[in-house]
Amino acid sequence: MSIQARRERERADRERLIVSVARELAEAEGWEAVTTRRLAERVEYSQPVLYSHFKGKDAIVAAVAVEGFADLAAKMRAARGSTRSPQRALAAVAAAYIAFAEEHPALYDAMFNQLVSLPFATPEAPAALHAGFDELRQVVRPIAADDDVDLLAEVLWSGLHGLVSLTRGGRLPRPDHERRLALLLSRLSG
Amino acid sequence: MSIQARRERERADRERLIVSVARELAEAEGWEAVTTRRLAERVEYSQPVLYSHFKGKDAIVAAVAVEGFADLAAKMRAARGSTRSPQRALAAVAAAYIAFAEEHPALYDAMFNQLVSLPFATPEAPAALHAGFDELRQVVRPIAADDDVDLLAEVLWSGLHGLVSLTRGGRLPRPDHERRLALLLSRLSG
DNA sequence: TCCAAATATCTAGCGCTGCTAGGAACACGA
DNA sequence: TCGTGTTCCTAGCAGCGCTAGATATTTGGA
Repeated sequence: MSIQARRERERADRERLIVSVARELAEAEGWEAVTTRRLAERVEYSQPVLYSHFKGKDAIVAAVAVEGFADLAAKMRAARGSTRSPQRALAAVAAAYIAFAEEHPALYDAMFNQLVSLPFATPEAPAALHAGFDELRQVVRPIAADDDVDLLAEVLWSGLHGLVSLTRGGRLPRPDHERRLALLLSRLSG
Repeated sequence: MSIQARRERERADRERLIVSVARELAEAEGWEAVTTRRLAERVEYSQPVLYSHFKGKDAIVAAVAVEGFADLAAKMRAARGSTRSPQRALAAVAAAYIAFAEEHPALYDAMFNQLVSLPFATPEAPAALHAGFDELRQVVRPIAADDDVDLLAEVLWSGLHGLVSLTRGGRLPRPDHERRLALLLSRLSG
């Protein structure tokens, strides 16, 4: 009984190891450097072991992405709690979102670009995802007026993601990043 | 003299053929189906010929993307000219942008996801790119009030791109797409 | 204690990718 | 008609995600 428990524990440990090594490798050298061979080498197991834990490489990326959503949600939560002014809270959460994307580009990539197959706007979506969206919902509630809170949260999310995505792809010049963010927020606030 | 001209003409034709075949293949089966082998087979030349025209596969994708920017700019121009009301023009251009992304997902992908290396917010950027951004600039001018027109155009672009990007990745549920767009525009209009 | 069954893991390889070196085939000017 | 220079193709490299089949390793029963 206990012996099987140990093995399951070790298996779970190894699974976590795979995910964290994948994340480290991606954050250090980008996702194009994360190959199943390199990953296997770093966790000191052979390639097929990866496939006994995950259906494929995408599933590993997805696991890293879920970690990312949890981190992002935590960052936004802290930002929202840093002030009692609704306006400041909005600005703080938005800034936290942008900062997260800038500090963890590979993670952000996994969350929004690499991945297509994560369940999102459904009940089966990972908790971290709901938590993150909840932060946006809370922070826009004071400025929603007659508009639907969920909808406004989604629009804010779109605006933030658009800014991040276009800026990072070189579509928008970096320098005015903060002015753009301020303009977006002031307009969305009504 | 004329004989060399003919050869250059044929070479240019072949280059256009490569780009249009790449585009067709991508639009029909997605970019993951666009491999150098398949592409070479469809243009009825061997693989290395591609590399005598383009530095690599990315350069071919970039050429397709530039076509995409030209098409998008044309669509937005037509939309803007369809009405004299600034409000309606804004709505029409935004709708045209969204429609383009929905009707040409592979093209949009090349323009915003596949590609990293196209020069953008610089004078060397392809004309089609400047033209597209110009449409956005024109259409937000009436609603800019005291804010910088360029900045507001960039924010609108971010919002639209965010909506498209999140919706297509399954991050936002499809059904409310139009309500989200309407909310974004009404808030940005001030 | 020893052996068979089950489990865990590895070696080797498949078909694919983007890309390129080197040689064959061609059209050209003299 | 004959070198010459260009154009183009055949063949191959190293790497990718993924998997079948063989090999260790551990387990439980006689």
